[in-house]
Amino acid sequence: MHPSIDPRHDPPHLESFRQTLQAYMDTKGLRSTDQRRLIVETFFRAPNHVSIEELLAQVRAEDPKVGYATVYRTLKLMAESGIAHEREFGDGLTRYELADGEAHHDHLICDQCGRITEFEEPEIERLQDQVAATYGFELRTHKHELYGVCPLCRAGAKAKA
Amino acid sequence: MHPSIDPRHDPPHLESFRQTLQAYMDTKGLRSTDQRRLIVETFFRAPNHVSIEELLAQVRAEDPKVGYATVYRTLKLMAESGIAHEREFGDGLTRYELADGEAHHDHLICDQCGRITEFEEPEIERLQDQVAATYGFELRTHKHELYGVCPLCRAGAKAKA
DNA sequence: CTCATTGCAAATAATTTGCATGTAA
DNA sequence: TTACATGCAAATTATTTGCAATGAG
Repeated sequence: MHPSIDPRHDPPHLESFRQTLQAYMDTKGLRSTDQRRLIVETFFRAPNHVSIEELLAQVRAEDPKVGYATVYRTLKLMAESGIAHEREFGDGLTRYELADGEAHHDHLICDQCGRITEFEEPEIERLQDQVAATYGFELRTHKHELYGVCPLCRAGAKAKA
Repeated sequence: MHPSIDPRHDPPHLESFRQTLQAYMDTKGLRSTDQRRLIVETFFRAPNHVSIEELLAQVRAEDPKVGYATVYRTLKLMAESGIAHEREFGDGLTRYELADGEAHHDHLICDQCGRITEFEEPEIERLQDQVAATYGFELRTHKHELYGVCPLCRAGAKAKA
């Protein structure tokens, strides 16, 4: 792994995420429940880019009675509060990832195993701004995904050949 | 409009698209029907990035008996043959656009009116290749979408303010 | 004639919502 | 005590598919 290009930053400050979420819930008059706490903490521990089903499975390991809709609604809540982002890669599932603060990253997705890798390329971001400006667009968000075959799958394919 | 950045190329050579599609159908033993011809020609005349529903409406102006599934299947067929591409922007609808030959473009999408504008930026493509190489990915396709507010909607908003 | 195609309706798949019951504050 | 939250089941939405009837080659 090339260290200067690895997009991972400082480990996420979970405490500040908890606070942000709590603050959001306070202003909206929302309540802290066992289920919400369990779902949020499980999300914090889960691999990034979990789907609703995947997270539900992990949550049920702890409390089998939790329903799909509760996980669904709690993830939406985390997204609204800003501590998580909804992502949709090619497979028709909505996935969630922990917010990244200021830093923005995009994704490489393996067509074969589905592995998702994050990357950052400030120069691309700059060119995007330039393109938007050229067309008179006020740029709000963007989605940049690179699809292909990851190193592991390439190695696997080579082994078979 | 800045002419050197306008992504539009020569007008599409419909005849060559017709031939490519026909060749594909020949090799697969598929048949040419009234519906398919009507759908294909209507697609050629439709604005780019039509949804299935939109195209169906236009097709039914000519022949009201055509079914949704036939349009659906014909668009898939065009995509398989390589003369059209499936696209999925944020609104949950699959849209189709006429293939572009060698040239590749990406999209600016207006959050407000849904207008889709195409752009090309070779330097971004180059950087993408570089990112993929850095991570050892074999790059196959990509999706790059810029979301924001188009010039027309910005003007409208300003007028109201 | 034969097998692909069509249109309708039913099946999918992932979310999203309504509602009776439960529960935080 | 009063809304909000939960879990279940039903509704939605956009496809995708099965099938009997039709039609191209």
